[in-house]
Amino acid sequence: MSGPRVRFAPSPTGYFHVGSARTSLFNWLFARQSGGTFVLRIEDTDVERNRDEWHDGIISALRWLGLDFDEGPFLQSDLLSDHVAAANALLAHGYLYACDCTREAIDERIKGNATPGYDGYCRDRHVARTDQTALRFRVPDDGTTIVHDIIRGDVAFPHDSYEDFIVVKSNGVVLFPLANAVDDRSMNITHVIRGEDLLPTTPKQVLMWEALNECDGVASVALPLYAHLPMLVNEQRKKLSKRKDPVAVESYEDQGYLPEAFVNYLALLGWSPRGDEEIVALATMIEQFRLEDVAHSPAFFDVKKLTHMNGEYIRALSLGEFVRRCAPWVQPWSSAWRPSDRDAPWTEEQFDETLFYKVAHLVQERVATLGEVPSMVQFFFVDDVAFDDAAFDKTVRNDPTAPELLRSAIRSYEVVEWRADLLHYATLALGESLGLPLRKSQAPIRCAVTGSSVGPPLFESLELLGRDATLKRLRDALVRAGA
RNA sequence: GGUCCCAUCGUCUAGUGGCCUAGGACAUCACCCUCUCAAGGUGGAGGCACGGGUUCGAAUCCCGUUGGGACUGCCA
Repeated sequence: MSGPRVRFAPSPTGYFHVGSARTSLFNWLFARQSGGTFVLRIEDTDVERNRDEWHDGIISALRWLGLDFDEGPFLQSDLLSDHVAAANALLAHGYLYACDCTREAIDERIKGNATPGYDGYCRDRHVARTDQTALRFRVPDDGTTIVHDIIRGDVAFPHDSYEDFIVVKSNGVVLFPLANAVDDRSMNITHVIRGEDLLPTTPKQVLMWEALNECDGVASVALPLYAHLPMLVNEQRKKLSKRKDPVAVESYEDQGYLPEAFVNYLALLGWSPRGDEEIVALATMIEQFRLEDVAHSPAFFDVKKLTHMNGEYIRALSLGEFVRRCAPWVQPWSSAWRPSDRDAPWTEEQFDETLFYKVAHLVQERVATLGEVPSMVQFFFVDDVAFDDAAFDKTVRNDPTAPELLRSAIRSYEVVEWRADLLHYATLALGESLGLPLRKSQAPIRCAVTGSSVGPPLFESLELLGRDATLKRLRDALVRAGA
């Protein structure tokens, strides 16, 4: 027999959510470590909220994360006839009944009731099924359903806390609780790994699964084991919201987070590798991952830690690989994918690939995301440097020693041999003649040349920029400062 | 309101009755390094929600309290 079968079943109702990424990762990790099968099933039955781009987004996000699926993508909408058949069988066996109550009528009736929710009004009215009636599941009055959860253990839900819920809308659409169970059942899913928010609906699905087994007679399918992952929350400890929280995986790709760093960070949310090292290879995660080790409590998605980890991954890249990975940001015209709404601050003609390769090591250890690279090296490629006005005011315009310093730098740089170490000594010397430590004397020069008071090491940068460009910028800065 | 879940530094976690004077990571602070910014190094501060049990012994087991969260739709 083959191993476990798990599925990731997102609905295409928005950008790919970091919670979905974590869920799919844990499914994938479990499948890979157990030699099982990872199925992708897109639950697109809510036609009003579906968009093709969301569907494509799921596929491309999974590809970016490196989570390959073994079967699918199946579209739940293609499985519609199964759902209808299951609903009809359930209806025929008395598990379902038609209900013609409107929401308003129900609300009116239950007003003042101790327990909100549907009151079972149509249970025994034998309403004929029409296009005005929904189909409700007859929840047993007594007893409990036990959900066997690998992470949390057995959880008991009393039946009387559930109303007779709708499984088929009046327009014939089979709703998530049933459709999802029918598909898991027909796909022989053995382990349902999903978010904890679905734990309360699990008893409904167990009840329907068992009812379906009853309808099928001999073709009984074993219930899956469940594993409800702890919620990902924001700083308010609320479930991550699409509206208020930065949850789109695409935006992290956009900002220049590396997929391997992103996956590594995601794995740490509710799980941890053995030992003290948190940066672990995918192979290690696959080897060590156990569902029973997953934490029970919600985890805050901490972008700061993600960013730090991303920086570590960037620094661990070989120089060549780093340069390659930078391409979408520094050479958007040459890559198939480019960060959305973002162009490089230079043109294709201005960009010098060889020069970028030479400066790359200077920025590699200074960025935490690839998206930070362009602004850090822009002064190498553009003619009109983007100035940080506050920095310019502070280090040049409002510094009384700056004009003299820049003038002597120009005199010195006109003749010095153009090498980083010699530029270093020359600058040190001209600063000392004005009684300034290098820390102070490099500041106006840096700002004049790069436009900023922070950036890669100055003298290596000057060497790569070249004498002519450097001198021009120093002179321009004097003009700009009105000196 | 009802049902269910959860509870270790600010955050993510290690810890499964004695190795805990509670370990690591992010963040934070100080110092070192240093041409800026980073990176790196060293060190510091910071936690078992509370109360009862059980036990020779509890962060760890049980009960309660408090606090947080999820769900409670003709959404998924």
